[in-house]
Amino acid sequence: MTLNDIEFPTPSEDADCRPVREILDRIADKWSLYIFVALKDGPVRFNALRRQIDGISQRMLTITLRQLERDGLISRTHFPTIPPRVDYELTAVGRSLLAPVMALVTWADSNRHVIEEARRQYDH
Amino acid sequence: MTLNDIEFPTPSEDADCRPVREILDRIADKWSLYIFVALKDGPVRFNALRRQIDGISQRMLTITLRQLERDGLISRTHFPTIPPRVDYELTAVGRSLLAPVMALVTWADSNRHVIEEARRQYDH
DNA sequence: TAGTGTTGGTCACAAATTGATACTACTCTA
DNA sequence: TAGAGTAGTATCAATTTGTGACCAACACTA
Repeated sequence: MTLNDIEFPTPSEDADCRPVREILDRIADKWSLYIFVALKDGPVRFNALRRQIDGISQRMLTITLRQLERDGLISRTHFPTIPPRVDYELTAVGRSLLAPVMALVTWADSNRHVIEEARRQYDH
Repeated sequence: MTLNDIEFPTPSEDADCRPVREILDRIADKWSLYIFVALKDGPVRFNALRRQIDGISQRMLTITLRQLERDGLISRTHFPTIPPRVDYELTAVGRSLLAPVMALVTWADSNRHVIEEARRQYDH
């Protein structure tokens, strides 16, 4: 059996894929993946996330966190202290997404040299 | 052991993550995922891809295909016929990415009802 | 006691990315 | 001979994202 013969589970092909697209578009946007990785070990505060995710703006962090909260993937806990404290944490559903997400991250990590070499060849 | 205790392989934490970010940004952009899914069963022609991936513009399809080709994830075969024919196909490296990608798609498919319900609750 | 820093945001505007439309040159079909 | 299909590119509009200012309420420092 070669690589070509591997069959992947096809998620109910007939089901209209609009909702699946909507979900994938949320996960596979510019920042969601990194928020997931940043939250994998437990709750993290807003500004800690901002420091951890290099290059994200406060605006996009707020927007992306709100969307993930709306999807029920993360939870937001507000402590009314001074200065305020807001913790973000993966929900049970969010944690179940962690396995595929980390698989992607791990793939990227183990294949970066191959990809860098391919780019050099292409640009040459 | 609760869900919180599950440990995910942490891809060499010390390695600088810029190259990994570059790769993830390519995979997790607006269209790459869908191109991967569209190519999972074998070579597909340019316009067939365009018809299969709902909403993609010719411009973005061209651009995204070129980037994936540059990364060595897909190959481009041009048949100098009239009318021209161009086949796109996953490379061996590209196929190795299919497993994590399909895991993500499958997750999205099996969790869409949960997410839709979460959205209703949030918007309420 | 005035200045600086921290918290988690929001707002308006600028910059970057993506989309829409038109165009190419050629062939096949009705 | 008009219309559609092939795989694109070029130009401009629309959408998305980034930038910097601002907020209030307090702690710490000089």
